[in-house]
Amino acid sequence: MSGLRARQKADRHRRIIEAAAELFRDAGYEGAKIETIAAQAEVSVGTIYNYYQNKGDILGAIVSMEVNEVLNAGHGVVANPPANVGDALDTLLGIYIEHSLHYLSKEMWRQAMAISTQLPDSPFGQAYTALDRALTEQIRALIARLQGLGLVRRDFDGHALGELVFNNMNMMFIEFVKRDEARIAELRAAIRRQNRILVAAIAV
Amino acid sequence: MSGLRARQKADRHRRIIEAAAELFRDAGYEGAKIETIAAQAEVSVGTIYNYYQNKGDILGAIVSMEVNEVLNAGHGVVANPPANVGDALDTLLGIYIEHSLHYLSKEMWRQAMAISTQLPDSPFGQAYTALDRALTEQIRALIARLQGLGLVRRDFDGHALGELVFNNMNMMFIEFVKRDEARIAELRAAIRRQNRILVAAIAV
DNA sequence: TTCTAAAATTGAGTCAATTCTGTTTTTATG
DNA sequence: CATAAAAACAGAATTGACTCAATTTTAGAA
Repeated sequence: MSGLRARQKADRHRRIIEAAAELFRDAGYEGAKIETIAAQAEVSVGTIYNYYQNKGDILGAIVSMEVNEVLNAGHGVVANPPANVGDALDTLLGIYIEHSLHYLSKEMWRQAMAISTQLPDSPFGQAYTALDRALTEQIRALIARLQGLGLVRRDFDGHALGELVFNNMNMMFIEFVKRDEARIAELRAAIRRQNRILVAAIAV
Repeated sequence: MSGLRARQKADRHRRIIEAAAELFRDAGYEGAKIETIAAQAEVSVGTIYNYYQNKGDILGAIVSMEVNEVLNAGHGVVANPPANVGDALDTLLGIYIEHSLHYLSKEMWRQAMAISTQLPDSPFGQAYTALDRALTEQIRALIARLQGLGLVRRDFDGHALGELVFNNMNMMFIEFVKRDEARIAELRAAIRRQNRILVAAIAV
């Protein structure tokens, strides 16, 4: 049950994603027609819909790869954070932000975010929510680590704090991708400035 | 230049919005066909597109009304805030949240938010961003007022703080509208819990 | 090898948003 | 009152995502 058929399946998945990624970049998400993706991937339109429920799910697969790489990179910081609360947060969030435009253009992010709110119960909508949660958990893990190292007061609600930090960063990131002319350096500076307030409250 | 034509224009605008609001509620945003809205408003499809650039802009007009009411209600709190930082924030954000589902269903909010990220430069996209900014400004105004009353330390960055509070609330609200079963009371409680961290830092 | 059921593929067809073009209504002017 | 220009309207045509019934391919049994 897992010879030729499975191989072909994996191969078609790959071809569809590669074709879509290229076309999304070149023509934009809206500009990339399913028909064109199908032609470039050498499958039919129907087959694409056999693999993905809708156009958004194709983009979703690309976004997932990106965010999973980011989560992976974040692990390192949590394991071995800078010995200063402000720097530790800045380093972790910096990884998220700097990595974000590696595979995805701002337009692709806008579409991905839009779809995840529009169709929260679609496969991609759920996956996107799970990714957000994973990022939040990683920030919480960092805070817990800092508490363990005695850098953050232990009497603070780490759960709520992690959510607060993530929510703020995420909202800032949304505004960032909405404006094509917005720069990464400014985004990071603004977030640092906001986090300074929190750091003042929670640092030992 | 402003007799019959202007009157008819205003009347058609009103009819389109009324028809759309009713249909969005009854059939959902996706379920409401432009053709049906046109029929109910007694105009043609072409006319609707003469008044609004796309379906999203019709929803946008409804969202704007809602948020403007909320901003208005918020004025009162800023002018005369509870004499306690936590309560003051909770009261203002509470108004935003409690009011939010008055005219708009969660599905309509999801669509509105999605469109505003998807098409940030469309009329609605820009209007939505402006509304977000207005809410942020109102929160900042409240913080400034509390600083004036000596309830919040004056050495805190009120600008960044207002943004932080808004961003967090907004993100929580987005998650709230994404889950149909989420309850307003829980949303408010979660936000209070997060703001408690900030209040601890900034209250005199 | 041959056969059959299950799985997968195909592409023409459907549906709804948006665009386009010709027609009608309104306004302003002589 | 005409009337020409401008503005607004109507609805048929276009477009592109998604569906579905018919066909093809694969896996495994005989």
